[in-house]
Amino acid sequence: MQRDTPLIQMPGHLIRRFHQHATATFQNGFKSTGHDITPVQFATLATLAQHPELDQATLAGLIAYDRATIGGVVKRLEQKGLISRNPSEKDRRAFRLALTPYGQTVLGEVTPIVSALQSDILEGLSADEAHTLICLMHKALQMDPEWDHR
Amino acid sequence: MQRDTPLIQMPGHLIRRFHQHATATFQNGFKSTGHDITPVQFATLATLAQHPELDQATLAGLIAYDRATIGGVVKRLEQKGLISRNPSEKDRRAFRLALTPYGQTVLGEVTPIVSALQSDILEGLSADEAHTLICLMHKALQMDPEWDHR
DNA sequence: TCAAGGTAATATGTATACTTACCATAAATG
DNA sequence: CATTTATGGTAAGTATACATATTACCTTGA
Repeated sequence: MQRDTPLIQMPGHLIRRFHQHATATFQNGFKSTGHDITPVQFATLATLAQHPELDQATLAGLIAYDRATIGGVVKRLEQKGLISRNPSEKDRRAFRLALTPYGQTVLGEVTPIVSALQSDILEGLSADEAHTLICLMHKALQMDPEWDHR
Repeated sequence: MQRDTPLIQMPGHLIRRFHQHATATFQNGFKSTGHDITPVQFATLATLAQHPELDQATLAGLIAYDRATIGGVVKRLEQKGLISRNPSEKDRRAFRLALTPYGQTVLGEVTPIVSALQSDILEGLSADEAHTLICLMHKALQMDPEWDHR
């Protein structure tokens, strides 16, 4: 890579721009829906729907966040009444997280919107290209050694 | 996209993971170098090297950040003595940003490291695959309508 | 059983990243 | 020239994202 490589050709910069595009699409897509949900919050709700009674550390591992960040996300979701947070009986350090009925309702309303937005993110690509891109990202991430549960 | 699409198949989630991987690679790569530079800070320094005397808003436009974020980045770079920030004569609202001599030195030391890390980010891919991935990201970002200079 | 090490969550601090609102100044328009 | 409109920068607020340290509790081995 030469001295003058423009930023826009650097994978790191490009990936950041791509991430920025994805989150902007997500936020804009939700603007008019009346819902107030961020990408991480959706990931949390969706994961709790499939794995009820998770503790925060396991949840963090499943969606690849560090525990400190998940702590804040969980706190805000609890404040909004979307999830409940009860002390675990097995382990008194941990909390059992679960969707509230309201949280389930919201997740149900929000899921189709999120699904639709996934295609919007790759709007500029053909179906083939989108598939290729997804596969390549998967491959580049395979067994990411930089990120072992913190 | 079906109701049960796992998160890891959703472009939005995948892109976030990819971005996480890129920034982790960046940070780990710098750990032992004695330098304390973030990706945005590098982008700022590199851009100022090629376009001296920029104001913050134009800089933000060039590297696709909003003005408020750049404000903080610039402040920290100034505190570290890497850039200077002088009132513009043409426009009394604006500041002229420029690398200090120290900033030029640091940029010179840091640039080859950043360049090397760019390949590390895509380590799992062949050269062909890396090229394909970069092109597809470019295409997906083309004329991103979600992001007009804020 | 009890001391040692590991783990769940929190606390603290730093750095993004964006929104909205605001102030000062510049540019455009009548 | 006066007034509207646009723009550069900051401020305040929200939400990630991570490192590091601490506290409380669990587990395991001597």
